[in-house]
Amino acid sequence: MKLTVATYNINSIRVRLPLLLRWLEAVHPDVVCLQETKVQDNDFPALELRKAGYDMAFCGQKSYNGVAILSRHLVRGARFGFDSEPKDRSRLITATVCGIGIVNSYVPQGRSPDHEMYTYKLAWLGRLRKHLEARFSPDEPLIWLGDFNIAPEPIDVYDPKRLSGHVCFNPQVTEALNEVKTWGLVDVFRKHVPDEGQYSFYDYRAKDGVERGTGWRVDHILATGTLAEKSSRAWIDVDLRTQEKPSDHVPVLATFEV
DNA sequence: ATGGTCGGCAACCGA
Repeated sequence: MKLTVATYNINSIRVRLPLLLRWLEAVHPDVVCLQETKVQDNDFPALELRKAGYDMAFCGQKSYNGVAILSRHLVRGARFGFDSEPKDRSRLITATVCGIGIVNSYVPQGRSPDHEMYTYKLAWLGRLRKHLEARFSPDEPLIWLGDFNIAPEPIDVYDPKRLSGHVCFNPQVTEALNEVKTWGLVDVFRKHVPDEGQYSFYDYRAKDGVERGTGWRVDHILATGTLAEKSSRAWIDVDLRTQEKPSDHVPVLATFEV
């Protein structure tokens, strides 16, 4: 069976529900992990998404953050956040779909290198590794995906010299990501697409960002080794940038033959 | 180095 999995920072599911529904209809992804839904659970558009054929798990809060897993197959055993405090329930969902572990995360951005949120970001990644260690084995099929707020390599940003030291692009944050990856995860997108200039995010504040190519690859799909071996394709759906009212992010997708 | 644009939500905060 072919399974298409996507991660998409939707930046308000309220504003972009019509766009999301059109995209689901057109692309038919099996599993979609959303970040920055920016709605409390009472306001999550569960009925509309169920009508579109998706089971789901979601956890939001007022104004900020908010994550969701949509799936054409049942979402089983969804858990929100870490076990330890602060749980960050609206940044992390752990569930199972078709016997595959799904970990959807909206990693803290970090604000600035001297801000406490940056320390929090680095610690958050350490906690995520513990989270994986406690629940899964690298021998099992697992996908970790989401908005990581990390561009791991120079080819993942438009100007590595200028951006070096940014909270989303520096050796420390790359190392923190590698500490999670060495548990047993492979970057499924990079496995299939070695090219530079493959970006999932353009800052709204950068004028004509898409035309000027001022992008970042901060949204990721990683998988444990045996599952990564079964991945057949990965891509960034740049078409969503040309739609009306696009998010500052676009979806990253991968297909698995499971 | 700074500022730029969005979304949420009603003044600025976060990205």
